[in-house]
Amino acid sequence: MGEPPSIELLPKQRHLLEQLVQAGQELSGQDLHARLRGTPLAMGLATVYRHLRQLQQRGLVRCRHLPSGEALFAPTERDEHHLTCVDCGRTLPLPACPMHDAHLEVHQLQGFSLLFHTLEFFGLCPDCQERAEPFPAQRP
Amino acid sequence: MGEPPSIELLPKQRHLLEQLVQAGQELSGQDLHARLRGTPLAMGLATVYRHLRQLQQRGLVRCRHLPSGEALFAPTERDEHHLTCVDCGRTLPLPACPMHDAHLEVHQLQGFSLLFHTLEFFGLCPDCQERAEPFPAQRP
DNA sequence: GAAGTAATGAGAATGATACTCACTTCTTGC
DNA sequence: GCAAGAAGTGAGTATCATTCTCATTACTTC
Repeated sequence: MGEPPSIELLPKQRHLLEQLVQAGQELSGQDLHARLRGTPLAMGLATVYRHLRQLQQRGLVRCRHLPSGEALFAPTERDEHHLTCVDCGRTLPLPACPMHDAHLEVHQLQGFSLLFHTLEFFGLCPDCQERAEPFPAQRP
Repeated sequence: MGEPPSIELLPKQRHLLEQLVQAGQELSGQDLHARLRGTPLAMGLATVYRHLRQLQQRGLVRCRHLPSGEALFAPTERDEHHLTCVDCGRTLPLPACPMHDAHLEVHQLQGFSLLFHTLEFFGLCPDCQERAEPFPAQRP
């Protein structure tokens, strides 16, 4: 006992996870790679992605995709979700997870063991609403 | 009155939306493009993506990304979400949306006008759990 | 310390999506 | 009708994040 909860993690995996925790914000694979350059625990891009996938498979990291296609990673311990503008792509963290107590019922799980969830809301940010309103059907 | 709710849609946009509704399942951009080939309303890949983006910006279509990176589109009128295996990628529709009555509060919206949400659960499917258990830390 | 196994990274391959731009089709005023 | 401008379209190309390949290095274990 006394062991950290991160059982069986390779040093580089642990380091990636720590980076994500310390960053306090979501990071892309490229971000992480860049952030580590020059440090003693720098690693190749292939390794970054390899380990991010593995961390995800262990339920330690969650990832979401921006409309731009970029994937952002965050530790699952941070139960944070987002509100994203479908027009300009601006994204805001939600102050609380509305799913915090809405759990899946057993019959819905169909044998799956749950690791994490992603919940994203999409809409128009105030700026884009304003830009859109004068021309209701104009902007493509 | 009596108008269909799809105001201001181009014929091809309307057709894409109808395809998604009729398909009864999520389709990728490539799927839609392939499905339309040879029909009178066939369209280029660029047009498919252009219109999918526009439909999304109007809140008529939602998209989610599989771990493989593939983007799948569905009409927002179908409030269906999924359970996905982080290992094999198998994905199952949830019989009901657990968010159905959990709404965002006004102060959380920060001026955004909501269009739709995506909610995805990730875990291990029964098969992958079974494969994983005999070797707790073996499988990368 | 030799043999096998796991981890790693550089660079190439992949593949989905976005962009470009010339062409076509639709509108609208005359 | 019809000319001029605007909007829509698609083939091909560009982009770019991610994954793959494979030769190299580090670690285990006996």
